[in-house]
Amino acid sequence: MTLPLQACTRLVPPCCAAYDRAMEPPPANIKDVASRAGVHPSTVSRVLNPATRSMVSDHLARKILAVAEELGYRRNPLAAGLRTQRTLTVGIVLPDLTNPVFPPIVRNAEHTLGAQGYSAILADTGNRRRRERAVIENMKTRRVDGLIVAAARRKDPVVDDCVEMGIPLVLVNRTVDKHHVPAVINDDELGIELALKHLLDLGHRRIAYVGGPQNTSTGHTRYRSFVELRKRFGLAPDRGLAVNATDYKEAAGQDALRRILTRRRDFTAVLAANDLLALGCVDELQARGLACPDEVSVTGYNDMPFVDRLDPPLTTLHIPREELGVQAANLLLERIRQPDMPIKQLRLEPRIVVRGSTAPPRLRRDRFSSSTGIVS
Amino acid sequence: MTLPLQACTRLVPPCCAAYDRAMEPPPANIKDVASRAGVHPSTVSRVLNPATRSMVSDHLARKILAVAEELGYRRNPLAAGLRTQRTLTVGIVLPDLTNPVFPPIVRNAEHTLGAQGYSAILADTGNRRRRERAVIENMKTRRVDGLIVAAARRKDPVVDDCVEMGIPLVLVNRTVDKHHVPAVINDDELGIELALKHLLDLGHRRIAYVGGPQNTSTGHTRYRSFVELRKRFGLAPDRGLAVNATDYKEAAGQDALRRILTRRRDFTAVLAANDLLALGCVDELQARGLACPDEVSVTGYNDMPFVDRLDPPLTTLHIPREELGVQAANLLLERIRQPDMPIKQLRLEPRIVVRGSTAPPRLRRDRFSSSTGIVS
DNA sequence: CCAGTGTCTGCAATCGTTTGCAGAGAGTAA
DNA sequence: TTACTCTCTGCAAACGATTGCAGACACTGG
Repeated sequence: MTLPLQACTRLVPPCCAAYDRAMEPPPANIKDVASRAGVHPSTVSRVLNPATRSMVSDHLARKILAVAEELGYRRNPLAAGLRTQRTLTVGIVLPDLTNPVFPPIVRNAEHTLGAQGYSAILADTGNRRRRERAVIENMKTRRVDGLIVAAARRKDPVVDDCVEMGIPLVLVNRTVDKHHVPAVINDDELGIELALKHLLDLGHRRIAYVGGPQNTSTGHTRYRSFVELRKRFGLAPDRGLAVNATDYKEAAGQDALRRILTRRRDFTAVLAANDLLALGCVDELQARGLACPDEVSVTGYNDMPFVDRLDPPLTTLHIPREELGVQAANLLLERIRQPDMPIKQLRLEPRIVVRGSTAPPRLRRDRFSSSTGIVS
Repeated sequence: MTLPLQACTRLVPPCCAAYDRAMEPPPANIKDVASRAGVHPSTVSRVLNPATRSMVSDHLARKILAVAEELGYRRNPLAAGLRTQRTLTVGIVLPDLTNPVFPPIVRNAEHTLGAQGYSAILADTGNRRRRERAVIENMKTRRVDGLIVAAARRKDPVVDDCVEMGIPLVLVNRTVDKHHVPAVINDDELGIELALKHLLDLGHRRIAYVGGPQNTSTGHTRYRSFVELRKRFGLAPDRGLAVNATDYKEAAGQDALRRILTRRRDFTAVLAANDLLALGCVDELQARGLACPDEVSVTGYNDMPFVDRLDPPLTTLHIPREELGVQAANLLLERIRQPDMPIKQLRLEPRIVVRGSTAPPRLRRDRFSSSTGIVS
C-alpha cells in the first residue's frame, strides 16, 4: 500500500493571527489527520460527515476516527461553511434584552439550538429600525442558516426581504401582518378575553385600556381584541377609555394612563397590554393618590419574573416563555432542514394569574363622579 | 490597457445551499467586482481593506468602490476569516441569562462590540461546568477573536486554558483567583462595607449574613469582606450568623436563612450577597411571620431591575451594569488589538440605595431573646 | 540613452473543507 | 481470460477572500 504522504509544511499565518502569542501548535488539520492515517483528506472528510460516513469501509473509518481523536481534531467551521454554504449558526434579533420577557425565550432557544450543533448570534436592536436593518444585514453577510426575530414590526420590510430571499426565519412573540410567515406567538385574543372576563367577574364595568405600540402585532391584536370583546360583552364602546402607548415601557404606560385621566376618571380598572405598561399605570395611580386595587384594579400581560412580589402583586397573563423559545428554535430547525414544509404558526395559550392588583370595585363612587371630574 | 477579463462562470453550489430556493442571484463576489471594474481581485481587496487602501491609486480606488457599491458587494466574513484567522466575532458566556443582572451587561457589551464591527455569539451555561466547557470549546473551534466570560468560577480550568492559549479574554462581574486575568468587576469590599455601615448606622448589631456560592469570586470576596469588616467594626465574630448559599437563587437564599434560624434567632438584620438571595430571605421571614423591615432588615446586592417596586422595596447595592458591559467590551477590543498591553483589571464602585427593606431595629427584644430561643 | 527609483497592480499560493468524478481493485459470471 | 459490476478511495476543483512577491510602467538624473 503506497501512502501519498503529504508534506506537512504549514505556514505560520503571515500576519499575526488572533492568538498566536502562545507557542501552541496550530490545531490539527484534516490534512494532518489524513496523512497520519495514511489516507486522503477527502476520505477523512467522508468519515467525519455522518451523511457520507457509509461510503468508506468500516475498518478504515474506525482507524480514521481514532487518529482524529488522538490529534484532537476539530473541524474548522469557517472552511466548512465556506464550502457548504452552511454555518450552523442562527441569528437572534431582539428589540430589548432588558425587557424581562426575552431572556427566558433567548435562553431556551439558544439551548435548543445548541443541542443540535447550532450557535446563536445575538443582537439587540434597542427598538430601532435602523439597527434592526443593520444587524440583520450583518447576519446575512455572515451567512447565518436562519433567523429568530423577536423585534418584528407589523410591516417589516427587513423581514419581508428575508422571506423573499428564502432565508429560513421564525418570528417569536411578535409577528407581521403578512400571512405565511412562520411564527410562535401568544394567543392574544384569548389573553385579553381572560383578563377582561376576570375584571367583569369581579364586577368592573368601566374598564380603561392601556395598549402597546400599534406597529407591533401584540399591540395591535390586543387592542383590537379589547375593542371587540368590549362590544361582545355589551360594554359601552367608549373610545376615551382606551389609549395606546408608544412603547412597551413603564414611562409610556404611565403617560398613556395620564392621558386617559385627563378625559375620564370614572373607570374602576385598567387593562394593560403588557406588564411594564401596567407598572407605569400603577405609578400614575400612586402619583394621584389612587389606591390599587382598592380604587382601581390593574392587570398586565406577560407575567414577567418578580411581578408576583411587587406591591401590589400584579394580576397578569402568564405566557409560556420557555416554550416560546424552544418552539421557535425547533420550528426554525425544521425550516432549515425542510424548507418546503408548509408554513407553521404556533399560537400558545396564556393563562391568567390572579394576584393582588385586582379586586372588586368599590369606593369609586365616593371619590369620583364622571360629571364632577377632578378630585384631588 | 489590457484587461485580464475573468470568465465569470460561477458554479451553483452542488448541494442545495441554505437558501437557494429563491431565484436570487448569489451575492456579488470580490471577483465580480474585480472583473466589472477591470482589475484583479487583489486590487479590490486592497481597496476594501482600510489598512491597504493606500496601496492603490486614488482614481482606481474610487472606481472600484463605485462598482462595489453598485453590485452591492459585501465581503464574505467566512472566507476572509479563513484566510486571516480573524472572524470579527466574540463569544459571550453567561451562567444564567434569566438572572436580571446579566441582560444589561450583555446588551451593552453587544452594542459596544457591534459598533466596532464585531458580532456576539451568546451562550448560557445554566451554571453547569460541563456546558461551560462545551460552549467555550465550541467558540474556540469557531475561531472567535475573543471571549467575555461572566460565568467564571474561582478556579476555572476552562478560563486557564484560554489564557494559556492566548485567546483574548475578559472576565466580567466574576473573576478567578489567579492573578493577571483581565476583568471588569465590582468593588465588593466597598459594597459590603457600604451595606454593613448602613445597617450599623441604623443601629443594628446582630447581623446575619447570607452569602453566595464560595466557588465564585463574588461569593468568596463578599463573604470574606463581611467577616473582616465585622471584626474591624468590633462586632462579635459569630460564625453561626453567616451561611453561604449554594447558588445565587431565591430558593438557596431562603434555605440559607432557614439554616441560620435553626441556630440563632436574635439577629435584627440580614445582609445578603445578592438580590435574589435577599428575596429568598424575605420569603423565609415572611413564612415565619417575621415582618421586614419591622423585625428584620434585609439588604441585597446588584440592584436588579424592579427591586425598587417590591414589597418591601429592597435596600441594595447598585452596580453600574451598563458600564460593566461597555467596559468589558472595550477591554476585550483593546486586548484583541494590542495583546501585549499590560493586563488591566477594572473595579467599578457600587453605591448603596436605601429603600424600604431596612429600618432601625425594634420589637426584636420583645419577641426574641437569644436565650429562650423558639418563638412562633 | 540607460540605469535607478518608486508606485502601482497582477500573479499565485494559501486558509481548511467538501464533493463530483474517475480510477483501482475485488469479485462474479460467462 | 474477458467483461462487467460494485465498493471504496483518491484527485482536483471549488468556496471567497488575503498577501508576499515580482513585474510593469513612468519618471528622474547623469
